[in-house]
Amino acid sequence: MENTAKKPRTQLDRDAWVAGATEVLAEEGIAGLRVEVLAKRLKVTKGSFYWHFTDRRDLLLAVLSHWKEGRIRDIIKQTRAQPGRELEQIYHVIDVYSASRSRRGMMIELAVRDWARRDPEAGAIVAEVDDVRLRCARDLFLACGVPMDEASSRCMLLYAYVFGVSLMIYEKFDSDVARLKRDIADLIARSLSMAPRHEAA
Amino acid sequence: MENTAKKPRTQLDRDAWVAGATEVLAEEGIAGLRVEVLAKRLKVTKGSFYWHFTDRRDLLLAVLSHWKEGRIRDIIKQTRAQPGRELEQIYHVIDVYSASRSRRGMMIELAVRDWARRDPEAGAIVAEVDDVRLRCARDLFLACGVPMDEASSRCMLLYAYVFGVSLMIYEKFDSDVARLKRDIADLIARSLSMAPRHEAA
DNA sequence: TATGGCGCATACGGTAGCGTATGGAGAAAG
DNA sequence: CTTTCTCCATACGCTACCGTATGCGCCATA
Repeated sequence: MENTAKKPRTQLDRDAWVAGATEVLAEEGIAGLRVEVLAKRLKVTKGSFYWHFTDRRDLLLAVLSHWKEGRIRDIIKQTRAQPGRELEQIYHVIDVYSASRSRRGMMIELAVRDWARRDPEAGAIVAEVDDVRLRCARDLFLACGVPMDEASSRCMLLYAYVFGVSLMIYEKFDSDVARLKRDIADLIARSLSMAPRHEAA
Repeated sequence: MENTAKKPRTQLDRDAWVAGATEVLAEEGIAGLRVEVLAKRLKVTKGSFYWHFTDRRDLLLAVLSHWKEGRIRDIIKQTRAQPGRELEQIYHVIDVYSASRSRRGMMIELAVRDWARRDPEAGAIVAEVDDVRLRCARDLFLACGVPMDEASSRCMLLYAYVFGVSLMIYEKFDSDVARLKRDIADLIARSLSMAPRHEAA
């Protein structure tokens, strides 16, 4: 009952199912996340699934909840800056949330948001995550000396950009994608209200 | 055989199916676009469908093709500016592609892009559309006197923003969304390389 | 060694959807 | 009026799932 971990049996628990489900979600999207498919992937049958979960929705909500916790932990970690280094941290956030940096994470992110467009419960979770993210990022801008309104618009632009760019297919457009992304990061992060300028990397 | 239109019979043709399919795509996404569901919506049976289309994929590609044509026509129209009014046109593009302005259009856009993430054929279409859009928008910036590299990054930021913001749920974040969006549009459109400043609306 | 429960396998009924085969009404052509 | 072609309805087999019922091996404990 109270054996917290340290029992590496070959058996599956709820978390193992959630982890596998998140994997499938990243690859196939919410529509491809099927109980029997997931069971096959985990080398068991549905019998196991319906032992740990009441139904498919029970799993989906567990995935959603797990995603939310992880995202909130992550954003708090990524936006914690040493005093005086907040601008660097803003660039770090842009870089770390870039699709190329964590393709898997972005696939999950997009799958969840696609899901949230039609499911109110998923929408509520996404709303919470967005709110935390926006506030954390805004605090970074505020710490840089950016006024409140501008900090709000810039952090909004930041997140909209990182999500939006991962939806686009722009290989043909510009040959020097690295320079492009650097310049865009400057457009988002660099404010006239800031004291100095950011050092080119 | 060669009766081109002008026959308003009560019968369905390929275009009617494509139109209905686009409707379902907007509401339910690509996964919810099912032959029998669509047939029921159009008050016919599958028999009709398989007369006009070889299979489901045939319909999907027709939807995709139709979407592409419409999007390219639209972007060319939306980015055509009177000489000297290019900056206004940039603001117009940001506004017109905003989710709140055309919710339906954005739903289709997001559904297509979600589809394109796992289907190479859809990906190729999206790539074409993105390329045209980016070039058209870049031309507007160039006409404003913005240098090439900056024009590239700004138009990229523009589209990433409009798509990305439609994925976010930010009601709780800021009370004055209108101001927020105006400020963001300024961040995207207003360049230091430009001659004058944009008049506040 | 008997026993009970946990974790999973197996088997089943039911629905939704794809694609095919075939029939049939209705207009068009002769 | 008959024939033919167009467009759709009906009926069928098939697969992929969902959720339930039930059996069964394995481990712990008395």
